[in-house]
Amino acid sequence: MAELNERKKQILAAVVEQFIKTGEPVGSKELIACTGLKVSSATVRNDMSELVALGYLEQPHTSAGRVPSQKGYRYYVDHLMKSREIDELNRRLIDAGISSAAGDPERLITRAGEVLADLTKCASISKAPGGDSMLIRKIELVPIGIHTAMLVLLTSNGILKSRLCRLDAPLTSKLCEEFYNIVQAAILGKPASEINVASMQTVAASVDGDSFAMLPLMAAVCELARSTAQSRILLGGSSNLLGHKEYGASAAELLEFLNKSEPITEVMRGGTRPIEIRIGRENLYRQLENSSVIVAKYSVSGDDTGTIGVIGPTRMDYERIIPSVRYLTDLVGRLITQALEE
Amino acid sequence: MAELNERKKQILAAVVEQFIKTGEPVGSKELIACTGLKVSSATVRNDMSELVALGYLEQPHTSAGRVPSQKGYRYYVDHLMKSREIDELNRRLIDAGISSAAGDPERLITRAGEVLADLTKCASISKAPGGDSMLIRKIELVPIGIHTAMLVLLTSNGILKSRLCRLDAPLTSKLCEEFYNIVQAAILGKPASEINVASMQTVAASVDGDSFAMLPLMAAVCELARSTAQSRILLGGSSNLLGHKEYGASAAELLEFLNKSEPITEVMRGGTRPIEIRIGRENLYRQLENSSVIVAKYSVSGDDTGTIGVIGPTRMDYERIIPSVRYLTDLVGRLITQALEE
DNA sequence: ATTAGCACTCGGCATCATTGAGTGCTAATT
DNA sequence: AATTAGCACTCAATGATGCCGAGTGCTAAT
Repeated sequence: MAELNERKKQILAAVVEQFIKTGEPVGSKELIACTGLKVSSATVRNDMSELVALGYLEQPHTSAGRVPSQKGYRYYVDHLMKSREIDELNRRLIDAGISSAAGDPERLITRAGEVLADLTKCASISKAPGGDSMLIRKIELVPIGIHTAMLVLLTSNGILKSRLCRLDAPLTSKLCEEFYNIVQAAILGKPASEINVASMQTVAASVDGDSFAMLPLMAAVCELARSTAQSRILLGGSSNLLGHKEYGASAAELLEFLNKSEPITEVMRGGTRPIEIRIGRENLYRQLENSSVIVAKYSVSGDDTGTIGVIGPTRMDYERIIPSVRYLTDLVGRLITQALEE
Repeated sequence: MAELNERKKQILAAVVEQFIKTGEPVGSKELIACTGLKVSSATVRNDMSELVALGYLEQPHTSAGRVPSQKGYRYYVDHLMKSREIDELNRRLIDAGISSAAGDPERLITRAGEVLADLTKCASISKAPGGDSMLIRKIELVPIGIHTAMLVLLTSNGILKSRLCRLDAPLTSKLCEEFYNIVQAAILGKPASEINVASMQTVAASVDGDSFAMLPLMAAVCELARSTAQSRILLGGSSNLLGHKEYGASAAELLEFLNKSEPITEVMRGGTRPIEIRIGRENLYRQLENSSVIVAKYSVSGDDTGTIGVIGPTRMDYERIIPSVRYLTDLVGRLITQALEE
């Protein structure tokens, strides 16, 4: 890639920043005004012209200013952006926003998503730590009534799920005991993703007792495990996207897309990098062609990892958002690890 | 109110139904075509003219067809709408949609909202049963590690909340015992809304023991109780609203409004009627002036009540939606009652 | 009370001219 | 060779104009 000279870099950076700020194509005079460059507008025009030829800028039409292309954003993010550190204000807002939820991993993640959405005016996506390495750590069965019991499941990364379960037969202490036997044998310590009705059936059959009465409990456990394993992705602040004028009518389509869980799962599955930035068509989905995704992984004691990130218009404030995402994921990882350590 | 003659009623009903179907103002000829009325268009025009004068219809401009006014919708819903019963198809969709969640109140309510949103293409709002009469039925403390415990809280109407709690001091069995004493004395059987740090402090002080080590547990219980008491309102399918053309740019404002919890709480606080229908400006909020709200209460064993409903454009398919909401709330009420009974 | 007939209204749409921000090019300057 | 001043040119945005036609309101006849 032909290297850009210093002034061209300066101009490219200024166009990106100005466009992010105003949303209007930026012209040569405006650019001089906002940078204080000591050259004439004609010089700037020549340089911009070359930047267009090189693919870093685009012009919507001949008599308009320039707009960054996706390649331009990419170059800006990779080479021109100044701040790599979060600033004081954003750091405080994040700290204050999630402090109330520090003790409980699940609430922490929810809250992190809300805070990030508020901060960035974008949609946020957040996923609890987990994946295949997430083990079932504890299962509790608490009798409520004769025919009702409450089931609580805890995983190795602090996710807690509970539900009521209604039994056909009375909940005797014998039944409880049998249940714990099965749980002990077939579930504890196993990955949540491996729990299914079939595998439990075999264990249930090997334990003598009323396996018929056990059925609703088994089913409920499986369902809890399943819902935990696929650890739903939380979407926050999606209505923020409506405020951005670049999504006109297509906002509806985007929101619909975001509400489907399968593609979003895919979006979050990042590569190996700690923070992933995908600009416009770098995303695999057509619905995201005008959006940028910034997701970062956080890891919890051991190798369970979760993900937190934002989705917003390509014209987003990278300089502010990237450090915020990075800081937030680090913080969440630390706090959850801390909450779980013995 | 001057009574309308038979033909005028027929015309009003036809205008409402046709407008709901097409979204376009309906003219006199079109109306004859779609009703099969045996009169001329001039007659229809005269009648429509009077309906405008009486305030049941409006014309966007002189040379356009007629559109129902809010008064018109109201008259239609109160007197002209045919079906009071849900039809077979919708009933099945609802039954099938929520069957998987029947055992667990919380999941049931979530699912009910999702199903309703899908069915109606509107946003759905749903609230778990509760209110001031919701009592705390059970609290469990499960030790996880030396410094971590899992707290589970169950209310009289089947809502289950849990969270992790990190302790400063080791979790001894003595501490557990003290905790249960306090819970027994100060919490169980009390309304969730009455639990607060102050009231617990006094009890904690009266029980001898290390009240300092107890502090994080107490705080967590209070927070659980609080979050249960205000029983958050679930909003579903809000992106459905973007598909309706009547909300142009104002969709953003509406969505923002729906995501605030305070006003929505107010919206759901219905009167005494079992089903509440508020059309357009019958709603107290300016943001809902072009929307209709249909909410119904369901009651669970005893007098705890929850609410489920939809929010959509005034031009919504009342004839289909109203019976669906009514049926769904009844069903949810029955299922939760059943899940909780001894 | 209903209907046929007809003039009238007014939003929607296409057309056209105007405007002005911003460019691209050329020739002069450093 | 790089920069700059000057100027003609381009094109979206804006607003005026005219036409079209769906639909009305009114009048006179049934």
